[in-house]
Amino acid sequence: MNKAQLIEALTERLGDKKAAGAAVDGLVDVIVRTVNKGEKVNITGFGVFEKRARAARTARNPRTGETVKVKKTNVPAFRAGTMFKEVVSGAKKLPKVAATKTTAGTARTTATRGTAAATTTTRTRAAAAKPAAATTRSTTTRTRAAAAKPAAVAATTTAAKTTRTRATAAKPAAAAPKAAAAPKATAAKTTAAKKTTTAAAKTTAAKKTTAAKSTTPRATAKATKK
Amino acid sequence: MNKAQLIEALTERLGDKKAAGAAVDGLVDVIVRTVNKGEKVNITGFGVFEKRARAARTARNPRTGETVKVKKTNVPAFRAGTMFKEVVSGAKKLPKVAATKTTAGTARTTATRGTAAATTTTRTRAAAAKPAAATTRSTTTRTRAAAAKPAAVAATTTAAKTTRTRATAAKPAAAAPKAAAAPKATAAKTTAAKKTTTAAAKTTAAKKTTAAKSTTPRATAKATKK
DNA sequence: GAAGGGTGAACAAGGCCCAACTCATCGAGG
DNA sequence: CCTCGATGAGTTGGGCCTTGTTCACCCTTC
Repeated sequence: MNKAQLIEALTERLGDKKAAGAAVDGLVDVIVRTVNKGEKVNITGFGVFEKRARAARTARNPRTGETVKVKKTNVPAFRAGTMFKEVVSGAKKLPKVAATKTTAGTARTTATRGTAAATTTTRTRAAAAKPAAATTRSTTTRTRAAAAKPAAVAATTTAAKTTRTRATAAKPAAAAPKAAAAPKATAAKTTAAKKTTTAAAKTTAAKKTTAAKSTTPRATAKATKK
Repeated sequence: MNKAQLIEALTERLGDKKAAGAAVDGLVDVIVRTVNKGEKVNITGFGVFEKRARAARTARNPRTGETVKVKKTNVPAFRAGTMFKEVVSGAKKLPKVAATKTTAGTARTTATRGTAAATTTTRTRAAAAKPAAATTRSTTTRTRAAAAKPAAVAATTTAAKTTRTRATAAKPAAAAPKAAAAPKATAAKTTAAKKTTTAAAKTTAAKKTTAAKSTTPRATAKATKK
């Protein structure tokens, strides 16, 4: 489907061809501009456009075989949302027309993940506002963990500059994470630092309820493997 | 940026808020439907939405560590277009407003790759219409090559069913590709079968012009490596 | 209508995505 | 305004996908 065909298809919904063209161009322009600013564009049910930082690396010219240096750059990325993924995978069928108000069909969306949750009763809502200072995790590109350590080990996290460095890098260096995992394990690992200690109390309550139906009962089992 | 904010931003371009909302919803719906049908949505300068087949594999539950079987599924994917990538990488700045007619700015698009090409003079345009029969390459998901062989070896391409099987599977089986590469090499590899022999003449002309400024002067050098 | 730019394809190798699952927060729709 | 539902984060390991480069063709734009 070309852009022309897309506009044509959109014309059937809006009724105006010129408006459809302007809409497509305008929407693309807005998204490009917003992503370029580094801000994410979150369209519920569709997906998220974001700018992703890519670290410098050494690729190779497939024609000659010689290695070439690629300096760090930014690339646009898109992650599909839940509904989009469900539709494409065939798990969910999209409503018939959805022309004007998307009537019906939107109700039963809990087919996949939610199922029998119902844990909303005890939402204590403690530690509400985002700690701001605690979220040292650079917002660039999903640099996993390796940042919210118990402050003492924070100095050793030099590996954070490589873009999405997993916790594995810092794990062997410092013994702190494993020690913290001992008392409660599961969700208490590195996240305890961010959750402001209250995590322990909540996790216990949550685990009690979820244990009845959860499909992954033993979380701490393989944790001792190291 | 939320969907509401996106609609608001789009409203500034279209002038009508209700139309903006309908445009976003409609566009999303059209894209989702089209991708779901297996057809690609190609928006020039922005990117391509497509359905990508994912083969069955054995993943593992990150929490417990136990392996789980994942059966084949389809996922939506998006590849950013040239302009989008250039803008985000910082190579190109987007025009000031682009509100109504995208006046000015669109002219100088040759900043990145084209530079001093001007090779359009000798476009011989031989072997015009797509061979149709030759493009047996299943349209599912980038099943690279492994299909347009010289017909004789075509029977051996049973590996094509595994989704994106590279030509490497068929290469050791038949000696044909390497033999064809002898006279000119470079672009003559496996593509020679599709290009209908005229490729040799064209490549020489093109190489002469590009050699002056091309960053990869010696193309045939490592080709003899095998 | 004409011309030029963008996209697809091929190849290699390393990087990043993905899976199941839970909880908390925010967006969205009624 | 409120409640329901989606998104994000966090985890480990396997493997698909991305990146760079050149050429040809189609589509887009003037």
